[in-house]
Amino acid sequence: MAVLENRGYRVTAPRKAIAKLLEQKHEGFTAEALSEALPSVGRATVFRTIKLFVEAGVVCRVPKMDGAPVYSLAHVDQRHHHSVCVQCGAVGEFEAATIDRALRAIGAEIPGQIVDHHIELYVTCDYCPADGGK
Amino acid sequence: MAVLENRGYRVTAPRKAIAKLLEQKHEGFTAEALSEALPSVGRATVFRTIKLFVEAGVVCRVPKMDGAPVYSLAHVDQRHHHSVCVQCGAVGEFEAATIDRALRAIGAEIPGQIVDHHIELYVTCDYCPADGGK
DNA sequence: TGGATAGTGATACTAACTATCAGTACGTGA
DNA sequence: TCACGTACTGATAGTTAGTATCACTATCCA
Repeated sequence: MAVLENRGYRVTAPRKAIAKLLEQKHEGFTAEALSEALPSVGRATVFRTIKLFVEAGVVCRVPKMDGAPVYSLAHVDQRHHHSVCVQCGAVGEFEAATIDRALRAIGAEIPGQIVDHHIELYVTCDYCPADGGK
Repeated sequence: MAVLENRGYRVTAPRKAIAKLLEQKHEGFTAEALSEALPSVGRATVFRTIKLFVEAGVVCRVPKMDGAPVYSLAHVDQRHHHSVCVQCGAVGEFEAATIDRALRAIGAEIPGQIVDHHIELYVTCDYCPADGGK
């Protein structure tokens, strides 16, 4: 919430409601799910607010294996990557100096200048059976 | 084309037309662009055929920085990653043993089992001015 | 060549957004 | 504490990327 104030955005009822829900929900969620959970908030406002939070860096957009997006609260401030459970959809965060080093090394090998990168790991998390419950 | 035959798929006129266009177009393309370039082929068929090629491993789906998908012919057979020029959209491929090693190391650190991963580098390629043409 | 069936195009539908716009509410300045 | 500009909102319609359905057609094998 403070993030909004710092950036000169207004702190409004819909934004507070969405932020509150995000704090409770420590897992990946879709915009649609949020919208359903908050029938009093317009769909457009949900999308606008998520976008605002993503820009502010408090929420991350994480593509699932099929490309469908889920959103996840950012618990660490720094640059980090995501792991997504292919079964339950739970989103985890991790920082990895080794990957960052590897990327810098690759930057020297490929043509052009790296300006950004996306890394997602697809996992079967500890709470899901590794075989998909078969 | 041989890939289709090997998998028991039929070699049809629309598939040949799409494959031919892909071979000419060595850069990232959207499904929509392909569909426009081939007005004689139905939109649904374009999407179906791209999906088929992706499953066969001859075409890769690469998300741009904003998540919008572009497709790219796979020129190397092995597991590889992609770089996408944020200006012209050109898609490059690279293999990187260092990243794979880093990922294996991370697999031991994070909870769960890694089943797959996606890595995209966003670059300004050698043919684009680094400052965005300003 | 004939026939089973894979593949096709048209169309309608879905998911995930974005744009528009009139109306509301927030916060500042007086 | 009121007025007023503008940020924000909800409803609605539109867009983009893709999937589902279904009657029709083209492939390929016998």
